[in-house]
Amino acid sequence: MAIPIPGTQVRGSQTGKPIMALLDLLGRTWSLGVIWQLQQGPATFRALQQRCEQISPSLLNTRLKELIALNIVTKNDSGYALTPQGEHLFNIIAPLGDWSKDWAKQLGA
Amino acid sequence: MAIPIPGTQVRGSQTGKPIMALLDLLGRTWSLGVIWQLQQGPATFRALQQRCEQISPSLLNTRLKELIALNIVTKNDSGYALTPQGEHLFNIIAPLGDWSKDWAKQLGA
DNA sequence: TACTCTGCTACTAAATTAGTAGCAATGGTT
DNA sequence: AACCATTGCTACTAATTTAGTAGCAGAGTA
Repeated sequence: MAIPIPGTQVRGSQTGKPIMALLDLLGRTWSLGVIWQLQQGPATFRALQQRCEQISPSLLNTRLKELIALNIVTKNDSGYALTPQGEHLFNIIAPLGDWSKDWAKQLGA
Repeated sequence: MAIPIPGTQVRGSQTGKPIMALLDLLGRTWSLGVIWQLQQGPATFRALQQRCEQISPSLLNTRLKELIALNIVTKNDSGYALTPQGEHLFNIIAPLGDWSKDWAKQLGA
């Protein structure tokens, strides 16, 4: 699947509205999961694979390439890590952690 | 695909940690998009289809059922709408709108 | 009755993801 | 140097998910 670059055609928007490009990206399996796990700190490829139970290496690699191309993740000596932009993105979604706990309670789980 | 109910096995967590169930849900195509579009106000099935360019009715129906089962969306006389929980969820992700604009700028798009 | 609109189901084709095997490269050990 | 372990990833197939399209049942109107 093409990388959802803002300004190009993405799911939900012919013109590539930034929010639609972002939702397209985040709506792909494991995109959010990778960001979530990387927030715990940089990780090597295999370490990241373990943090994300069940992700296949080919898909992990695909997602990492997308996230790197879009400047959300970067690769350095200690492995993969969030960029400052990526960290900012994480900060926005961080409250989902608490929200999900309330949600689980309300669902009686 | 099974509905990612917190407490049951979901992608990324055998035990169904709430956050993993949520990320599984939101990581499905059009989940975030439907929530985003519904925030503009309640909509009938066909109206929602139009807000979400390109979504197929079968998938829209599948997503709606999931979101309803998980108490994020509700169905009433005026069609589909976010529940209070769903609105709270939207409030958390609302800043993604601005974030995506900065992001697009930095990417030079 | 006929016409329109809505909500949705059904079906097939295309695309994505899972699952697994394994290879090239790096670094330590002996 | 030969051997072994680890890492980063590619390749391939099978399973699952999504797109795309057709169309039907029911409600409202005229």
